[in-house]
This record gives sequence, structure tokens and C-alpha cells, in this order.
Amino acid sequence: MASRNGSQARKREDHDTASDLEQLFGYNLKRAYIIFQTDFRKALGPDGLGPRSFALLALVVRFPNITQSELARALGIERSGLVAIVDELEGRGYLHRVAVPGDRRVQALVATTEGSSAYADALQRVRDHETELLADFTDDEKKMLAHLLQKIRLREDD
Amino acid sequence: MASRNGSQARKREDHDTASDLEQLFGYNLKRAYIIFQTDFRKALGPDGLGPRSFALLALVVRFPNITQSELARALGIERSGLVAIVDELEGRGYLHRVAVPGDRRVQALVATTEGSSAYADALQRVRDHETELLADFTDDEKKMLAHLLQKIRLREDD
DNA sequence: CTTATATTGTTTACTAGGTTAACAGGTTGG
DNA sequence: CCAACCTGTTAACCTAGTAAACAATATAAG
Repeated sequence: MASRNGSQARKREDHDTASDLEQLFGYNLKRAYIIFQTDFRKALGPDGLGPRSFALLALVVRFPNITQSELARALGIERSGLVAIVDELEGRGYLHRVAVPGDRRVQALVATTEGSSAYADALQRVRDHETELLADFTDDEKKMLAHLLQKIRLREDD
Repeated sequence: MASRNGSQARKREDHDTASDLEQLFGYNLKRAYIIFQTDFRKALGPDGLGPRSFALLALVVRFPNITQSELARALGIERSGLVAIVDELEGRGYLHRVAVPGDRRVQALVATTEGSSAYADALQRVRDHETELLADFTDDEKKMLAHLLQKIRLREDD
């Protein structure tokens, strides 16, 4: 039995006992992000692309011959962090590094046909999972959410 | 001269060259979260509390004698992940583990006065940094953002 | 041309923030 | 009394990065 101490009689689950955390945008943003990320993995399966690989492949498919430095800038991460992701995607046969005639430092990235179709398939799954996650949202709410998140991203380079 | 050239000069950032990523909620949520998290650290300094420790301390201050299992549920992480955070906060002298008379398995957590005031200070800094990050947002937009993020969190236990 | 500076991809070591599985000790329901 | 279940904890692991150094290459300045 071991009932709680008298001073601690109120239950944690009560709505009127919310912590400061619930009012903070950063905390709620994080929790929301975790929900999406978890569902992303579920949608693409245990052997499917991870979020990072998916994002990188999206850019390579969209911008053939993009370089790793450009990718790093577009994704907002360091160049060094890209290497492992590119290695993984090359290992799957989804893209390859190709030499660029004018500049021998650069390794441009090009998606294979297998990579393009794997990406198209993954994109559909991701869109479906997002649609389901936001099933309770009206079109206006979705538009508003997209707008507000984009607006936050504008503050990126301050 | 200024009008046409200016808009043509932007290359990758243009709307007509956007990747699919820009339309995905998960990706934008992640980027927004990164922006907040980075600014959080800047606001609290190199030796300040990290986001995890801050969140845990917030709950301990708000709910004295909360247990680690209850914390894990509230924060949405595993019990095992809490140990290091509690150790850190105990090491800083911000809280301590206390035995609970009725149940010898449990170690209830109580914030010290030092912990409470460090938390109050940190909370103020975090609120200020969020205010600044969202300086371009109207009150309606902030309310809407808070509402939408909370709504996403409702899908947590599906 | 030559020298200084910058850029590109890469490796290595490190950090943050978790998870999963196992476990000992303590509690509780049948 | 015993089986099942909680609690905190450790250990090993995973994801997603950063920071610093480096060789090869490219570009700018004198």
C-alpha cells in the first residue's frame, strides 16, 4: 500500500499541476520533434533510411552533382559529419561520388536509379506517416504550423 | 536594376529550387528544435545547466519528493537515462536523494535552496532567450504555435 | 612564378542524449 | 509463502552530431 506522504497527496497526473516546462516553446518543440522522429523510423522500418540519410538523399536527388560542402551548408551540419552518411548511402548503392573535371578537390554526388526510386518510395511513406500524425489537424492548422516553423528557421543565422 | 538582379542573385534559396524537405513537418520541426536548443545553451552558458538537467530540475522544484520513475514518465525517457542527470544535479548541490519511509526502493528527490534559486535564475534566462528568438512573432502567432505544439503532443501515446 | 591563404573531403577523438538488457533489493497480490 | 512486479542502477550500445587536425588542391597577392 504505502500511501504517499500527506504533503504529497495531490496526484502528478492532474492537469492543474503543470510545470513551467509546459509553457516553454523549446521543450514543446523537442517533444514534438521526438514524436515525429520516432514515427519516421517506424514508417521506414528497421532497415530503412534514417532521418539524416533520407534528408541527404533528398538533396542529392534534387540537386545532382551537389558537393559535400554545399550539402553541409544546406543541412546545417559540419562537413565532417557528412562523410559517414555519404558512405552509408554509397554502401547501399543509392549514390556515388564522381570526380569533377574543373576542381580535383571536389567529389560531386549523384544518385543512382536505385537511389532515386528508394527515395521516392521513402518520401511517400514519410508523407503518409505525417498525414496520419496530423490527422486531427485542419488544413488551416497545418498551413499555420508550416508557416510558423518556417518563420523560426528564418532566425537561423542571427 | 535593383529589383530584377537582386532576386536573380539568390540561387539555392529560391522557392523554385526547394527540396522536398522544406515541405516536411518533421524536418522543419527538427531544424526549429536545433535553433532553440543552440540558443538555450548560449543563454545558460558553457557551465550552465543543459536542457535535460534544466527540465529535470524544473520538475523536482515543482514536485518535491518526486521519484525517478515518475520523472521518467513525465519526461518521456527511460529510468536508466535519469541516473546520470540526477547524479550531475546532486553533484552540483542542486538536489539530493532522500529515503522514503514507506517504500525502501524509492529515492525521492528534493531540490536544495541553492538548486531552487539556480533554477529560478535559469528559467528567467530561458524565457528571455525565447522572447528574443520569437521577437518577430505576434502574440497570436505565439499562442498558435504553443497550441499546435501541444496538440502534437496529444498524439504521443497512440 | 612563388608564396600565402583558403577550400574540400577526410579521419580521429570527443560530446550529448538517449536505449536495451540485466540485476539486486524491495513490495505486493494470490 | 511464492510469483510477479516495481525501483534504481550499471554496462554496453546507438544516433547524431562537433572540433581539430591533415593532405591535396585551388586561388590571390606580390
